[in-house]
This record gives sequence, structure tokens and C-alpha cells, in this order.
Amino acid sequence: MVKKVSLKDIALKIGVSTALVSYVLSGNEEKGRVGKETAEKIRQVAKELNYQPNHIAKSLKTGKTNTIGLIVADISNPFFASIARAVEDESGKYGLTTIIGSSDESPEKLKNLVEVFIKRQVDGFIISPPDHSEETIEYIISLGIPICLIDRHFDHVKSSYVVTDNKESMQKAVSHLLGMGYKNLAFIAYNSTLQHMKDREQGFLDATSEIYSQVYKINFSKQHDELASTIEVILNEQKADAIVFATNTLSVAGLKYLTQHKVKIPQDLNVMCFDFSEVYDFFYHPIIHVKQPIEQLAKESVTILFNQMKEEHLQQLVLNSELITKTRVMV
Amino acid sequence: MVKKVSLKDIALKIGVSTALVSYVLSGNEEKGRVGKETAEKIRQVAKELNYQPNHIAKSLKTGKTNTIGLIVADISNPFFASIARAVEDESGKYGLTTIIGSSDESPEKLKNLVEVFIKRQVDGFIISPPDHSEETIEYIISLGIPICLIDRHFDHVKSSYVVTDNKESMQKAVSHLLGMGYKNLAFIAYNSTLQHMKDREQGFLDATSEIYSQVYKINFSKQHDELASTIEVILNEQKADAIVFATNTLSVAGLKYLTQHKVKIPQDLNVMCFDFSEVYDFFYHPIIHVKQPIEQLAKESVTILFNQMKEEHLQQLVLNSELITKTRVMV
DNA sequence: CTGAAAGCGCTTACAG
DNA sequence: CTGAAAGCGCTTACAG
Repeated sequence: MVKKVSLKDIALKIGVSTALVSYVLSGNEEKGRVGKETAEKIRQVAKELNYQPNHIAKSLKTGKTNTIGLIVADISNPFFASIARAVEDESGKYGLTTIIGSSDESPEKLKNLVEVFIKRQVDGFIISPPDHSEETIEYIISLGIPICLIDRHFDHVKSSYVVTDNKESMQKAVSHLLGMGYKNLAFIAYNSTLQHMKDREQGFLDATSEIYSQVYKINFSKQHDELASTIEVILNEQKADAIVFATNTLSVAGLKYLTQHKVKIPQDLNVMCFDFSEVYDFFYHPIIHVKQPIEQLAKESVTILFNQMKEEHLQQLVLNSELITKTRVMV
Repeated sequence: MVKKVSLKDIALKIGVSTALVSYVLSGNEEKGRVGKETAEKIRQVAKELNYQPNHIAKSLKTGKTNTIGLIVADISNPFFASIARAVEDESGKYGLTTIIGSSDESPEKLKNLVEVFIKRQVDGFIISPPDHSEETIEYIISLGIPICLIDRHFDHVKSSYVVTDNKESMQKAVSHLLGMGYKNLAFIAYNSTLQHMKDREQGFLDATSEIYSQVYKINFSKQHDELASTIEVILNEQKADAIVFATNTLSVAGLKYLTQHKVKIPQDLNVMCFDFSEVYDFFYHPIIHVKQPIEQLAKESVTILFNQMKEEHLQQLVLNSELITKTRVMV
């Protein structure tokens, strides 16, 4: 390992104090009221010696690490992977480094990750919280650590967040289905107290008040079994003519089940999905879905967090999503 | 922000030196030869005050950050997202934190990321290198920073790596196709000097020496256009009866193109893919593919890197992959 | 068995 | 305009 050059080396070489070097190199020249020629010389020698500031030392002194913690349900899920990518890119622009963790929808895992990240002295959090994790979120807030929730939030927790207009977009999407003539709808959601889930359900209910519809809720931890049996009920008992899925994981798993059971979409049954998935491109007919502005969600969350890291104000942002009714055309 | 308790606070409270506290709390009790009762008291007070060691200070002193940098082509690509997830989980077990970056297959971006990460003082790198990035990899090695390449490596660069047996698994997979009676094969790969790409091509060539076959190489940056025209050539001119895709991105994009152009698999044309993708489950017939042991790749890379961080030895690991010929059954 | 002290590489209030 | 000095919170060789 090559010895790194420090402020001291530069100071020694020129014969000034490390203080001056620090002022110049950290761009606080005016604050140190350094002479012009001295400043120039310092800059020149710094370049000459290829000086790289030591973040660690700086962090120790300032108490800021310029690192943020991103915690999502599962980074290997394409939806969250896209968020992670956008958060990384955006935070890099602010000179922030991102560390990522996956909660697997478990409030305990979230709590552990938060503790690890706090020990790592992250300057702030971007979190897509699992069900029943209010306590941990409030704990972060009580420590005075900036936080911005993303994609999900708790109505009764006072925090920054950026989400989409879940209720409205679901209502619009379902209304679109009704406009196509469907009259017997099933809605599959997770059993959850999370606001975005409640909003999507409400949107569905608002849109279907005049037709026959049924709401099914399955448990995240047993979704494999429960999704299968629920779809069987929908097909054989409710005899719905369209299923509305509340999330991207449900959408993909549901489509998979329908495909493997040779249910033809939309002939036998139509579907309405939430969030985009690559798999939609593999159907001959368009998969109608609500497309959330993932990149924008991610970018805004970084901006909100960054602002919060310097000033002390919360910000809540609700973005619009888009209803997609056609297949992406390739080439 | 609540004031954090430091070693000093504990030392002050008991009336011992911070040195003793440090020895006890960092588990170097025997090294400091601390008295039993003193040690016990220190531990007790530490717990009482809810002492959290300051990583930053420790890092500054020891020069170790317990952070590793993972750089892949694109974290939003499911293949790399899975690797990232497994690396995170595994490195967490060693008390390491992972920071992630996406190179977008660009050697320049890789170089930038590496520089940012080095400034952040990562203790080591896990990298899936893009084409023509030997220089940056060698630069890392020349600095004495531990590194383990993953999924890809350069034959002529002396580094640790963990990859799969690309040549053998491709050969076995293609032989399987031949065994099914296919006689006119097309191979689509990226134009690349990366060893794994060359190995996969060689595996294809070795297996097809006795039949008619054609190799097509497309450029990563223009893959959209080139993939489409290549497939057209394969269908209309070569009239192949099966296409072999060399990577997961090519597999998914190729399948998408075939689907959207109503080419029936396997009736009109069969395919052989590399790496698993969720989209395979949306075909009524099984998509034959080579499945790399992603989790194992990731875990081993962390282990190799970790060992390298304490001892000074390289390690090269080649894992076996598996040929999948049946669809995953759901529920 | 225990403690005083130096030092990691910065930043910044303070004194000149 | 410039410098000496303290201090962020640890670790660790050294002296007793």
C-alpha cells in the first residue's frame, strides 16, 4: 500500500501550517483569508503530490460521513433494484455514498439494519418500510437523523416521504377496466396496514361501487400457497372476468400462475397489474398496468433527504403514475 | 442528536484509563492483561451507558474501514441484483458493509467508481469487470488493495476470481441440444475480449464441430438494433433450428424479440439460454438454460476477499453450473 | 496488572 | 493575512 500524502506533507513542503492548506483545499479560502500566492502554491503542490483528502479523518472531525443508508424490502426484486440504481446515481451527484440493505419485509430485520447503519454513522436514511415498522422509523426520527420514506409511508408518522398517488391511480386504472366492459372484478392485495396498500384498496373500492367485486388479501409470508388458492376461488367460485393485482410481486406471481394453468389473457380473464415488469412483454396482448415513476421517486427522495440534511424541514411528495394499456414495442 | 458516549466517558466514570476500556471492549483483554474485576466493571458500565463504538475513529486509527466495494455492470439487472443481494448478506456476516456501483459496461465509469471507492477507503473490491478494464483492475492490484473478480476475469491478469466453468457448461448444454436432434445452430454473443465470453464461444464451437453452425457477435452498445437484424438473418438466411444465447441479457432480449415476432418456441425454433430469468416461466415449453450458481459465486467471492484482506494470497475458483431442461413448477 | 501519551488526518476557533 | 493548538474517538507501543 503506497503511503498517502496528507495535509501535513503539503504544509511541510511549502513551509506553511496545515491550517492554511486545509482552508485552501476545502474551498474555505475566504474564511481563512489566505493570500493569493500562498493559495495558488498550495493548490499546485497538492496536485503535484496527488493529494487525496482522507474522508475518515474529515468525518471524525465533522461528524458527517456523507453516506446514506437505503433500506428496501429486497434488492434482488427488480422494482427495488431500479430504485436502488436511481438512488445510487442521484446520491453520487451530491457526493454521497449509498449503502443498501434488504429488510425482507421484516420489521426486526429493518431494526437490525438500522442499528448497523447508525453505527456506521450514516447521515440519513431512505427507507421503504415493511409493515409494523413504525417504531423503528420513529426511533430514527427521535435520534434526529434525517429520513425520507419511499414508495410507502405511515399516515400517522411525521416524516418526509415520496410516494405515488396510489388511490387515484388505482381508481383510474380500474375505471379503465370498467370502461372496457368488465363487470365482475377481483382485487388481490397483501394483508397489510401500510398506507399505500390501504390506498390502493380504497381506489379499487371507489371505482367498483356500482359493479360486483371482491377483495382478497393474502399474507406476505405465505403468499405462494395463498395466491394459488385465491386465484382458484376467483376462477371457480367468483367467476370474475378480471383480476386486479395490488403490487408488482403479486402481479408477476399471479401472471405466472395464470400462465402455467393455461388461463388465456385476456380471453379467459383479463388482468390489471401494478408496476411495470419485464414479463409483460412476453404476452401477445398488452398487460394493462399502472406504471409508477420509479426513477423520479428515487431522485426526489435523495433531493428531499439532502435538503433535510442541511435544513431542518420535512417534505411530503405525491407523484402521479401512468396507466399503460399497450405493449412496449421492441425494435 | 443525542450525545454519544465514548470510551472516555466510561473511563472517567470508573476511574481507569481509556486504554483499559479499549482493551476490554475490543476483546483484547489478554493483550492488555486487564484485571478480571476491572474488566467486568468496564463491560457493565459500557452496557449501562449503551456504549456504541465509533467506527470512524477506529477506522482512522487502524486504517481499516470494514467496507468493501462491489461494482457490477448494472445493479438493476436481475442477475447482478441477485449477486448484490448475496454479497450484502454474506459480507454482513463478516461485519463488512458493502457499497455498490454500476459500471454500465464502461471502463471509464468503472475507473471513476474505483477512484471514488478508494477515496472512501474500501478495504477491498469485488468486481465484475467490463471489457477493456484490465488497466483499472491492475491499478487496484498495484495499490495493494485486495480484489476478487466475479463472474468474469482476465486470463492474463493475476488476481483472485470466482467464475463458472463457462466453456464446459456451454459445451454440455449445446451437446444436449444436439442430442435432441438439432442440426443447424446459431450462437449469439457479445463482441468482447472478456474471458468468459471467449470460453462460452469455445464451448459452443467444441460442441458443434460436426454440424452446421454459425457464430454472431453483436456490440453491447448497439445491441438493440444488432440483435434484431442478427435474428432476422438467422431466421431467414441461416434458417437455423435453434439459437444459443451467450448471456442473460441476450437471452431475455432474444426471447422478447422472438415472442413479439410470433416465433413459436420450440416449434418454429428452439433456444438455449445462459443464466436463469423469471421470464422463462412464461413459456408453455421449458426454456433450456445454463444456470450459474449465483449465490455461491457471490458467497465465495466474499470469502476469498475476506481471506485476502488478512493474509496475502490469491485464490481462483471455478464453480460448476447446472443445465436446466424443465420449467420451474409453481405451487 | 495498569496508565500516560502519542498519533491517525483532518477542521476550526482563537490569537496574533 | 497567517500559525499554533486543541480536539474528534479511538488504538497501541511503551513504561512502570
